[in-house]
Amino acid sequence: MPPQLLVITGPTATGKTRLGVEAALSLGGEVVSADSMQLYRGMDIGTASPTREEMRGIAHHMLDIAGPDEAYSVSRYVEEAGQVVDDILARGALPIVVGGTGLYIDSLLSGRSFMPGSPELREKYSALFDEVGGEEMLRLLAEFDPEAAQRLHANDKKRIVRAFEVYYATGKSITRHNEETKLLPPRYSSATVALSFERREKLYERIDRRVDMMFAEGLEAEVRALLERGVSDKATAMQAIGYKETAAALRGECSMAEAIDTIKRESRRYAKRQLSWLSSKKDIHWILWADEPDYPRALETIKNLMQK
RNA sequence: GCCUCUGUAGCUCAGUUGGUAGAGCAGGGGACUGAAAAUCCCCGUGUCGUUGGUUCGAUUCCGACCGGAGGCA
Repeated sequence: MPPQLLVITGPTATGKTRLGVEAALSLGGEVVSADSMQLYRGMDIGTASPTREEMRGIAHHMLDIAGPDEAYSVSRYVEEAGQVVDDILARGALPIVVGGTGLYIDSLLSGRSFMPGSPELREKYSALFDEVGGEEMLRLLAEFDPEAAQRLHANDKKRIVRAFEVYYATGKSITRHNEETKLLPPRYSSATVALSFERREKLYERIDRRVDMMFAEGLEAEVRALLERGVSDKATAMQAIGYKETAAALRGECSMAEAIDTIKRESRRYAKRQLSWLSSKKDIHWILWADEPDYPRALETIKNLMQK
């Protein structure tokens, strides 16, 4: 049985978008984006969203589906993208998941369920964290979830607060929930290719060039438009690399040249984190470019993978 | 040409009253389960410019040479 879907992932600026379209054209597929920032409307240049020309007539899903002020999340992604994938399969086409947000991809494929959250509780325990500090929070956490208290670092506020939120919202510890959800069978069978470069410097050069290109294409105006529409700089969308730094420069906190350097550096670090995430995953077929992407070659390996 | 300052980690610089050295940034590694382009953790050996000399021992002191900066002519 060939896998139900194809996944194309890898760090930023490695040619995922283009390869996704090539694969869709040759295998009869539709693209399902797995990118936590491209899904916001009004953020195209800085997220390197595919343009109409780049799509070449291939259907693309999960792009421009949320307002920049909305707080999107993995759980919503799994729900909505899962629906999209099921529709594509029902049409007899191949869903091609393309993107660099590892958590979204893993969660979609595994059909993971997420514990409901509560903004009020999150607010409450976040305030408590600020008041008593991380060490004390871990001590309190140990009373109802000793494993999580053991696992988490005192500075990891986000995860500590979430552990409290889940427990007080549902009565079940997040550790227990995670254990249970791990036992669920995968929702889809898949073949995964990950793109990168043989040499790290090559990747970094590409990233630097791409950032310069984004500014040449009008990233500054794009960010200004978002701010003029009143998008809060606390919005999730405004935490995207390229946007938060440009917004800071527009506010006069630094020069635009400094912002550009920071964006390049943050993009490099982001790519490194993506690599780190992927390197721990099993069953990934790596395609490493020596210099420039070689799409025909990559297509061949994809076709082979899809036949098994 | 002469004088002064300077040459230490990829970069900017500390430092060793002579016992082969340490910060920031860059960089590297890892984690990750309703914010994930987010969040968090860990990591500093480098011919101390080259070459002679003094010394038990020199990156540290002295000389010469080679870079760099400034000054006088």
